[in-house]
Amino acid sequence: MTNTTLKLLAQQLQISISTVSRALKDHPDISASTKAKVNALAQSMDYEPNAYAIQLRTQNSKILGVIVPAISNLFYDSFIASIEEESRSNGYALMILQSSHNPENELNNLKIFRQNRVSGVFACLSSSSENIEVYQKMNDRDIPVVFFDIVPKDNRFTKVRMADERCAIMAAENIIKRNAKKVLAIFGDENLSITQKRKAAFQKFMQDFAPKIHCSYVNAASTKQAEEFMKIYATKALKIDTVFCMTDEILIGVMRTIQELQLKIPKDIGVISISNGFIPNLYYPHISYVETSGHELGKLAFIQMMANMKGGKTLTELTVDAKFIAGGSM
Amino acid sequence: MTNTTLKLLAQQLQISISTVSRALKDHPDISASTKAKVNALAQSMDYEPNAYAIQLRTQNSKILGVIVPAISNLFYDSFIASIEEESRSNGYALMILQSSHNPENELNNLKIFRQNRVSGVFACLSSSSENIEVYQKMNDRDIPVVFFDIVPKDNRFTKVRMADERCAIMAAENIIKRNAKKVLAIFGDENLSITQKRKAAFQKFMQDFAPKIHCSYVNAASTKQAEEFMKIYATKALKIDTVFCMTDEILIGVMRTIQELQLKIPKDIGVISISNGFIPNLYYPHISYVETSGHELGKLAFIQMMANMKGGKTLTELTVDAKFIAGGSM
DNA sequence: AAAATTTTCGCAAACGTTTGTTTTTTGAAA
DNA sequence: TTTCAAAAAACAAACGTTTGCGAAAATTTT
Repeated sequence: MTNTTLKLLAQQLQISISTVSRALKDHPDISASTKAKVNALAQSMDYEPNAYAIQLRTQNSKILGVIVPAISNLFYDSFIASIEEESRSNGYALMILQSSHNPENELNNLKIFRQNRVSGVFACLSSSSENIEVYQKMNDRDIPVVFFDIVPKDNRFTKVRMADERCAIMAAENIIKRNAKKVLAIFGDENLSITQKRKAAFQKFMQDFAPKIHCSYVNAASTKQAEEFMKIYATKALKIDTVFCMTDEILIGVMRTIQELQLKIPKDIGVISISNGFIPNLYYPHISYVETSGHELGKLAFIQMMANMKGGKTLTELTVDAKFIAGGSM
Repeated sequence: MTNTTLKLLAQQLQISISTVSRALKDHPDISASTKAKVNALAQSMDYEPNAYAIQLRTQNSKILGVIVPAISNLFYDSFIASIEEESRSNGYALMILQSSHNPENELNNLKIFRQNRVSGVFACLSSSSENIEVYQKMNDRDIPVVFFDIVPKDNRFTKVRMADERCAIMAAENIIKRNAKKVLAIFGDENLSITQKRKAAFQKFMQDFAPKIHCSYVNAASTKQAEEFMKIYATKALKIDTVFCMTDEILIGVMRTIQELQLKIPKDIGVISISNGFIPNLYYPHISYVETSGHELGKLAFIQMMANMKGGKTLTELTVDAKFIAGGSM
């Protein structure tokens, strides 16, 4: 079946295409009676404007691109869900592509975005990617780029992220408050700036405010590794009494070990993590965590995007603040 | 900055637009030397074909639409990730919209898809939606619709889903194998066909093959409800020895209660669920589950979509088979 | 060297809109 | 009735491609 077009409507009504077009958008030049006729026919013929023709004519696509490392991720999916809502209520649709932490995919995705003339892109850097120039090129083409979560150091871009340092410090504060003696702090992939920031802030805070607490720092690249680190530090002579988990991935590994060793939370061991809350609430007692909300971040990112698209450049790095959520694990 | 177009390239090289166009797609009519020149210039001027112009001309959009109830969902996100991969490697991009279980949103999403002339749509019905006709309308416009997971009863459509009955039966089998005496089976939203199918199959199987096992059946609409049901049935006179969870949502609630009551798995209580595996593996011992893979389903859905787009209609209901994954909980 | 091919390229229309400009119609004022 | 302004509608160009068809240029055949 062929789609209804303005031309078709015009022919049926024996009027010109431009009149139909204007009638449909309630243009003052058109009389009420023709408007009524046009609308009625459009309705009955299921007229749907062709977005491609519109974009071609207006150079404005109403589509936003999103690049995430992975869609199936507890943090990113809530981020995506959030900007999807915002976008829809503002008349935009989303094109979502995953980089799978692969710079090559990232480039390909960007190309798809350019070809589809997206009006803007939200991007989360894949761990290794340092091909920032290609993003600059998008900016040059007046396609605003808003980085989120994992952002480049370069400050030519608009960035939104969690207040990573604050998150880490909040966790540290609560560890001190618990009166911990021996702490294991497990961080993520060493190459990520997010890891570096959190770790540096955490370490500094502990040294400054509780130098007597014995802290062990490790980096776990996977759940499995976290599980093993935990096994080592929870037994033997080391016997830690509190563990800090930088991500959900790590928390999951830690909790496996805790359950396996049948340690009691919070008596035998205190647990605190940085998370959006889903994983910590899976356990009993609920794990205390510093909240990083993909939802909040998404909202912020969208606001920044709109600002970028409307006015001139707003080259700022915004952060959404953290919040400590007490479970029963500390 | 203005985008590079065929016209621009043509002007620079003092040749016609059509020649440039053909050169770029390696058309045999064009000499090797001009091809070289054109490609070189296109390269240096960062030429990116305008997808909108192409679609307008060719009536073929290379975009697929996806409607899910929610993106942040352990099952759907893996489904999405899966078709995203498939799509990308086949030159398609994805437009993802969430219905949030709201029929109104669903309709709006469909409209966006029509306006963007997507080449096909993957749809998962939101619980209440019975406005199937609008999907039929898409089919009429030669936009194939592939339903997944929650599918309509109507068999004018292509559908892919988990083998729900098999899943339930497999779970039942393992419950019998465990020598359970008192079982609590918690199912999800009563209105969903998926719930009905699983429940019916489960009940029938238990009655047919183990009529002596005492089974209690309940429907929990949320994690919280599952948690409470579990609390009731695990204590009191009832004292069940095995619990079956139809979804991750339910499993989470059940596990909270189990941890709270400090029941030992599998000694005090056996647990089995239907899941994609993420949640069951969070616990120690790992929970045994019947696997429903969003990933697999995504692949299957994509294949069906391609078949639909290429050839004529393939009005079949395909299912991906289930697999029992033994954890330590039975 | 003319004729017949074959290669290579350009012309022009079309896809479905939007929008500035022009034309026609309408109705009121002169 | 004529004149004029306002209102309503039509015209036409443009957005960036693709593609059938015809034209020119290069090459081969007589």
